[in-house]
Amino acid sequence: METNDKPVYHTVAQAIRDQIESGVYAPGRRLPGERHLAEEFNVSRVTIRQATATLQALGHVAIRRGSGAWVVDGARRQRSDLPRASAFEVTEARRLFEPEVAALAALNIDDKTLDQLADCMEAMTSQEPDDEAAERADRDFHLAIAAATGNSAASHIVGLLWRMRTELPDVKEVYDAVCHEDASARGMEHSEIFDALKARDPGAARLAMRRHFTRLLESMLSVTEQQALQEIRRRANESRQRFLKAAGI
Amino acid sequence: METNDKPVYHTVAQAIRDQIESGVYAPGRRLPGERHLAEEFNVSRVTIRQATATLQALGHVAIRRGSGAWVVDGARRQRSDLPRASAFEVTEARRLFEPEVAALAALNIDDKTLDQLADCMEAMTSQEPDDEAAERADRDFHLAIAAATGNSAASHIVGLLWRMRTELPDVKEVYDAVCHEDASARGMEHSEIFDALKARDPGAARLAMRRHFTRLLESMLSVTEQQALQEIRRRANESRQRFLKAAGI
DNA sequence: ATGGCCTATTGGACTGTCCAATGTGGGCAT
DNA sequence: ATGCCCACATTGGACAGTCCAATAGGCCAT
Repeated sequence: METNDKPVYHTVAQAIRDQIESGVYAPGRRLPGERHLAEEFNVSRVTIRQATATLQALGHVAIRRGSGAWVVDGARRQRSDLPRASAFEVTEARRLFEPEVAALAALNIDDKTLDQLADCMEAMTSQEPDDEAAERADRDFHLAIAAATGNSAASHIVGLLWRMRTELPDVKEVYDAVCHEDASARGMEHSEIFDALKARDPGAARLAMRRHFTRLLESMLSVTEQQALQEIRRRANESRQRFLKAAGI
Repeated sequence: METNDKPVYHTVAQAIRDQIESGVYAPGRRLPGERHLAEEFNVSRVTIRQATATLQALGHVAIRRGSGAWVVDGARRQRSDLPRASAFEVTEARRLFEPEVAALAALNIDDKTLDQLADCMEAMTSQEPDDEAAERADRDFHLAIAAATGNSAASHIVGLLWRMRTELPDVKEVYDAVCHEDASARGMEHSEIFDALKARDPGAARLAMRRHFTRLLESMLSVTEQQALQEIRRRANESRQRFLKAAGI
């Protein structure tokens, strides 16, 4: 029980921020006046002003005097550190990087990390119904391998790629569509990666990880093609061409 | 002349921020109390609080109640999206990723990009005195290759790795120390990479890029060992062990 | 030297008041 | 009916004065 030593204005700011991100105050809409908020939170108006000032500094709202505090359009305010990228691009980038990460990890991994990986695999295979838990386990699996390299730069990038996977709406949509259909294949591939790491075999780890993403790209292109609109389909064909071209390298 | 009637607290915040970045208030040091600042800027204490609150939100200062507002250490305050990483880690991560990027680029590169690469190589070899221009040309060389993949996620990550190289103080220091001594070797390696890309040979591009970073890592470890303090030397030895172990994979 | 207490200093929060920018609605001229 | 303009309610910005709580450094007893 860590009692909140945080200033009240910080707590209020976080509360309002949560309400914004949970959709209580829609983007482009105005949030209640300072006097109203002060009454609602049972704090003084000055405290509300402190809170909204920080929210403005963080880019969540735009304050216009005489008018109010307006929730900044989330679409307009694209995440600063995430690029615009398609699901194909993100997955291809992972296919380039993570096999090499796995190869390096195979040389440095310890038994404790191997146990963590085993736990992740169990969490992903046993409970099929809970998609969210499975996704977290998938993330932990890849991040643990990255951490096993002992290279914080590489680890950071693998984390960044995962964030692209989950935080870019378009990307997440495609991943979710794919992931329902290939749980078993994914489990088997993770198992192969695990075995290679356990054997401390860098080449095998690289290959297993590469196969994992190669298959993911294939089913991703397939799913995309099945259910996409014409424009999406056109782009998928482009991607397929590039992929087939690159498959042999 | 658009005289922005920006709020006073915004003006004050910007003024303090400028003073911090111009060194008036050194990093790690404490800036005057709210009451003192209020008198100095001829504004009320509440306004100062608004200003410092936004500065805190932006990460410039850390406010501790009862203690004061402390200018956050510039080194400690790494850009939010840049991890703490050593020069070795950054270079190793580049050695993992950029060869694969080069291989993919070899399949998609066009003649216009090849011309850009040629320009970069010329800019790096001809003018030895201007380190800054050479560094920019080096950056453009690697970023152009990444862009040639047509993959914005991969391109973004190569850019991120370069930012680690230049914006993390510890990393930049090591790179600068190394770069003076190996301009010729670097030029030759870039030339090999260029030839492989021009030939559209993915395997050769991967190898050439890998050799580039392998040699960089070697001379980096060497330089580090030559001039480092004991603690630095210890870490370099650790790194060397890991590198030699990984050299064969 | 050391440990605990005292106290000056600092940020956090409240109350109450006034000012300036904004936007809206009603009235007036057309 | 239409269009313009102004009065006014609403909103954020800023102020002064007061009190509270956390901090940190110095002082004193041990």
